[in-house]
Amino acid sequence: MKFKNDRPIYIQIEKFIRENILKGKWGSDDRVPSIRELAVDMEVNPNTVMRAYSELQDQDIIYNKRGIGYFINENARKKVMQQSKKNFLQKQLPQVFNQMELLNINFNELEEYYREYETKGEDNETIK
Amino acid sequence: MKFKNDRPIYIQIEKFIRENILKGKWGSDDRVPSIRELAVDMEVNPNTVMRAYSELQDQDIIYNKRGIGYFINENARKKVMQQSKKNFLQKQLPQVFNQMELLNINFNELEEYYREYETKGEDNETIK
Amino acid sequence: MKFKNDRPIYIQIEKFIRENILKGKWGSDDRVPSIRELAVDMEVNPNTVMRAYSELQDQDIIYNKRGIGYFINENARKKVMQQSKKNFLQKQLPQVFNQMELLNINFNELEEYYREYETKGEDNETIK
Amino acid sequence: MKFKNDRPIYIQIEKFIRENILKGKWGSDDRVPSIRELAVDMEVNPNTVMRAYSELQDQDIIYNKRGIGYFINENARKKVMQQSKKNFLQKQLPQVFNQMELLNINFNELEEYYREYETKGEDNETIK
DNA sequence: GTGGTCTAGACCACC
DNA sequence: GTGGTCTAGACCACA
Repeated sequence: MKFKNDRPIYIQIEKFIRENILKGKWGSDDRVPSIRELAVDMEVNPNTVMRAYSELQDQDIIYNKRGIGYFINENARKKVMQQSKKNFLQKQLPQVFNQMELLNINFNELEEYYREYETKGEDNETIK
Repeated sequence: MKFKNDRPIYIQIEKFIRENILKGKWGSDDRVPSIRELAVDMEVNPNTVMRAYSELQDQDIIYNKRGIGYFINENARKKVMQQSKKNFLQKQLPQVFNQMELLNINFNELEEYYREYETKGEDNETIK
Repeated sequence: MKFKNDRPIYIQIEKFIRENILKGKWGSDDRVPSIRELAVDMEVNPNTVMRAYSELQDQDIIYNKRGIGYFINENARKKVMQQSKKNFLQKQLPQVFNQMELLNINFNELEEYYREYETKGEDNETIK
Repeated sequence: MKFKNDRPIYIQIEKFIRENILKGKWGSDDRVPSIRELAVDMEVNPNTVMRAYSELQDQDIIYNKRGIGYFINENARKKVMQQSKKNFLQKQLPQVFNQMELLNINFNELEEYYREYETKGEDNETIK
């Protein structure tokens, strides 16, 4: 896995897990990859994966069965959805709209960009 | 001034300067606050303001007259505008659109949020 | 059975056995549940129950008849009583008294809490 | 500093900080020792201190000023007091009373133990 | 000077 | 096999 340099790796791993939950790849009580496994897979140190998992556990997204592994919590999807949506509406969007004001971009232009993005993305969607 | 903890303070100061240029508060050859002044104002270490100014100077946004102060460069607004727009289109927007996919938010909803933001913001605009 | 996550499961199983001996539920030469039985009952791995039993056997609290099962040792109750009392007086109590100091709780308050606990517990006792 | 073997060192460091707050050694906005400093002092790895501080920060007991250090949060004492008291009343005490039942220890005996502890501790108190 | 992230690797407890 | 803790040490960003 390729990581970006602007944010800590463990945050990006967290995000990776969250996105897989959102996408429905892992459901309630499904087991997530073991720390070592994921560490090898992503070519990072187990400690780094561990840190990501710990944070997710603190937020009740995943839970641990001693000696067995980590599992998706019952309400994980709902919770992640709420968190993400809240962040999107209260942080991300206002910033974007504010930036639009500063850059004199109106909503019609935004729509153009959206349509452009939409068509570019189509290939991927059908593959999935 | 209150800074967020997730990004370096000097970056947030840079952003503050950039936004004031975009808003037209400071035009060509206008003097920006002195390092000391701004440091006191924002309750940060002068070194931190210094760093922000240095970066802006490196990008030809502001220039320095020794012993006098820092001033807005001639093409500053144009330059900031370009940089911001590029960042907006290539970084910010794609992330937002991507997040919309994950959260199952379509463009109509986005428009609703925009209208909401628009009306809420009106008060501020008249004050300015 | 629900286990707490802060201590090993096998320790909690040990404690469960010890408490039943103290309560008089199991007397000398009584048979304790088989490893399999208890494992199913508590939804844990048989190895884990095994470990608890081994420890108890090492301490001469229970003994094993091969192919038949585990049984309470003759002096088990006396022994458990001694161990528990020692632990209570030398570990648990000093910690509590120390904590009382930090929290500015005096002995009178402690008595109140005790009376409260006493009355609350009455219901259970009659049921048993 | 001497650590016990039954609990993780970082937990014991956390407890150390908490107790110093309770004792009034550090008040609001006081600076706590730097990570490196405390690490040397306690003869542990900086990472271990770091972990303790991170947890305390997550619980809003301490906060961080970038590049400067960690400081006691405004309501830290109140918060720590509440947490400790809650833990004492809801976890520690019930266990003790329960154990007293099992061991056939009545409240009068408890008082004896308390008086004993009280007199033993007097020396230390006058020294402090 | 401060904290933050990460690696490599060890050792342990638990299941 | 699993996770959890800890060390030693490096490197970086920040004030």
